[in-house]
Amino acid sequence: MNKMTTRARPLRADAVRNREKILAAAATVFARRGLDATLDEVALEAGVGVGTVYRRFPDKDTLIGALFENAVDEIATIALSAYEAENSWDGLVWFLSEALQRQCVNRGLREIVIGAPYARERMESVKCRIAPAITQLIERAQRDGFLRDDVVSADFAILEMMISSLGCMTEEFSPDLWRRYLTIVLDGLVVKREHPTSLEQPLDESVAEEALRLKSRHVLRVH
Amino acid sequence: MNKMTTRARPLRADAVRNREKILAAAATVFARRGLDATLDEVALEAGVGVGTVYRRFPDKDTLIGALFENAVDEIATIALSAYEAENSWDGLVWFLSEALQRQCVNRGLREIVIGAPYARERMESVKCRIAPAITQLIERAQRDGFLRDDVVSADFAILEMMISSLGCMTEEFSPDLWRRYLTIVLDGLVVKREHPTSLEQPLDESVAEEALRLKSRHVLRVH
DNA sequence: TTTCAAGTGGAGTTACCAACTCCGTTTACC
DNA sequence: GGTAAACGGAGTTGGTAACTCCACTTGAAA
Repeated sequence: MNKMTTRARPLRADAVRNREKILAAAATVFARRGLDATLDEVALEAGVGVGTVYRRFPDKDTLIGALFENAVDEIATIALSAYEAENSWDGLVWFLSEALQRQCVNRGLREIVIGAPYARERMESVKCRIAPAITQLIERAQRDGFLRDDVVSADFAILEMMISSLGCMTEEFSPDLWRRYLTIVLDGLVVKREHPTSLEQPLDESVAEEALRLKSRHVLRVH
Repeated sequence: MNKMTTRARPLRADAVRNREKILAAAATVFARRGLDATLDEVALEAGVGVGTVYRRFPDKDTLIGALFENAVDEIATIALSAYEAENSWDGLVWFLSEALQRQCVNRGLREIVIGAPYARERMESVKCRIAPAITQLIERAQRDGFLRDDVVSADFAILEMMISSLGCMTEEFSPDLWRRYLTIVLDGLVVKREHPTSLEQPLDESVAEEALRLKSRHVLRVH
């Protein structure tokens, strides 16, 4: 049972090329502008007409689903691999860094992860693999005496959302600034410590200025 | 030179009453729904027609300006009072709690503070008083050896934005949940500690569930 | 009590935006 | 060279929000 079963004839060569161009363009556009970007923008970026986009993907949901299933799955895989680390705290930190890295670089992915109203059902199953993996990471780090005992997995979902929202805001002028706040939060999550963990990512004058100016352009919208 | 100078006749009695109703309604609506709420909503809440709202306040900006100038000024006052505290760490924590409390309960205020595109110029002068006051709070807490040395005032603006955005999201079902994350962040900001500070605000099963569901309705929008 | 400027309500106007369709034209491939 | 598939992009549909207009109502001055 192959693709031929569902499609009498294969796509024409130019159609295949355009399909690739559309997917690539959509990846770029949704990463940069989030899931609110229009398919007109995707078409423009791909160098094709909107009609062509809608011929290949019946609606926005389908395109978004096709685009992000892998990326979400990758995060699940990272959560599972993190459990392999011999040090449970390092594993937890590694997972957070890797997951946040991907979300901060890609606004569309971030919105899918926090549950934006696109391709919901399609993502549901993939996301179901993530939650238990994180719970295990957390509980092991608590048993080992690294992570404070009074936090649960929902706390991590919330902290991740907070940090990734910041990451997406500051991505254009200081793409790693979010790491600074991840470090501070981690210093708040550890059971005890003698010194602050050094903040690798600096916040120099010009970046600070831009951060204060640019955050004003970002507003929370409720659907 | 009194009000009569600028207005030939005083407002009619019913007009004065309506003006008050409009201001009260606007306070309610903008607090609950943020500055994106329409003046139609304000009129509905006030029990008057939209025309009446526009007769009193020529545009949305003017109404928002009239409404939030005091609230922002109050935050500046809190920052100044916090410097009076004998313990510099307690003063800093008190300022953050009080400022965040007001912003989490009032989405409109939060958006004004982070610089939403309404009544910008009018707020500029008031907000200018806040930044230096915070800088002083921070530097004193650092001199006293409480606050880690590697953070600056822009960090606090960013952390405040992160926490208040969460507060506004969860306000309807767990109005103090944000305090949980403020505590964690503060535990990350202190120079050193032996134990985690206890999280006063619990995150029970049902709240956790709702937090994960509801956050999906909130999306970051760039203007 | 009359008079009328001030005030009112809310349907309507204007302007915008995004998802998606339609159809005359072009193109790959048999 | 014939033709079904593919294409482009103007146009349609449906929605939203800021703000206006005007026939009607009302407070208060004379």
